[in-house]
Amino acid sequence: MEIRGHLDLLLLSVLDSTGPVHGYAVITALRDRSEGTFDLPEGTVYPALQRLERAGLVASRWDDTTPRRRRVYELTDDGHRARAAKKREWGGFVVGVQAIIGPMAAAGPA
Amino acid sequence: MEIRGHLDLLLLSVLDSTGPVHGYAVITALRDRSEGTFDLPEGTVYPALQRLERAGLVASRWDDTTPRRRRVYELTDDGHRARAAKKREWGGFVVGVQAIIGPMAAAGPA
DNA sequence: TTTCCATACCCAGGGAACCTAGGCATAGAA
DNA sequence: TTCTATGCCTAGGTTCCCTGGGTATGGAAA
Repeated sequence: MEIRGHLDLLLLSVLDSTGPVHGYAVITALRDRSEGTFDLPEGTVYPALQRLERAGLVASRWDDTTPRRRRVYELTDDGHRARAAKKREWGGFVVGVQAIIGPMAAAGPA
Repeated sequence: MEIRGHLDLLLLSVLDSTGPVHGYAVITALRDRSEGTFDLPEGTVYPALQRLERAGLVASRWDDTTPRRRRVYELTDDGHRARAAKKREWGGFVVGVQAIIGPMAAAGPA
């Protein structure tokens, strides 16, 4: 499933709802919550998290308390604000697309 | 407003609902129907229409009956099928995103 | 004990998409 | 006559996301 342009919102949303979490868990959360719709390769998610960190929306640190060494990410204050802003933007985007493509077909009767 | 990955669906939808139409009119239709949300530069739309034509989803011809020479686009049979498929895909995409980001805030009371 | 899978991190490079920033030309209004 | 809206186009850059690797450990299975 294509993500183009909305990956940041998804990542920020996961980090917002889970709190501090490592990258691999973000991938599984995305897959589980979307029931398989968003099964993203690591080569997508790790660089994206780094990009968000460079942008100051996310902060990371190593967690050495677990058996396996992990890098743990969490939202910064800017990240929280960016998530909220991108969510509103998403709402407008959906409205715009629906206006162009027309309503989705209703689910058929049982 | 970002379009990433969903431009084809928008273009195919406009062509589907208008029938044969020239590129500039596609741009204005997109802007008007979305109430300004999708105000796309020509440098986005013209190359995209060409790409759709190369993909066989759209056919074009010159229309010399109007005072100004125009290139008119319309959907092929494959284009109609692609539009329907992409619309279904869009539905799944929205469901997936909503599952991750949570419900949108309700509009406030009047 | 060895083998395999899931976990967990990373990077280089490629391809595609979209936009910027132009160029060219005509019709009609001011 | 000059300006704006219409109408077409392209080259090139940027950014994004993915492919296809590499490295390593923990735990289960054989």
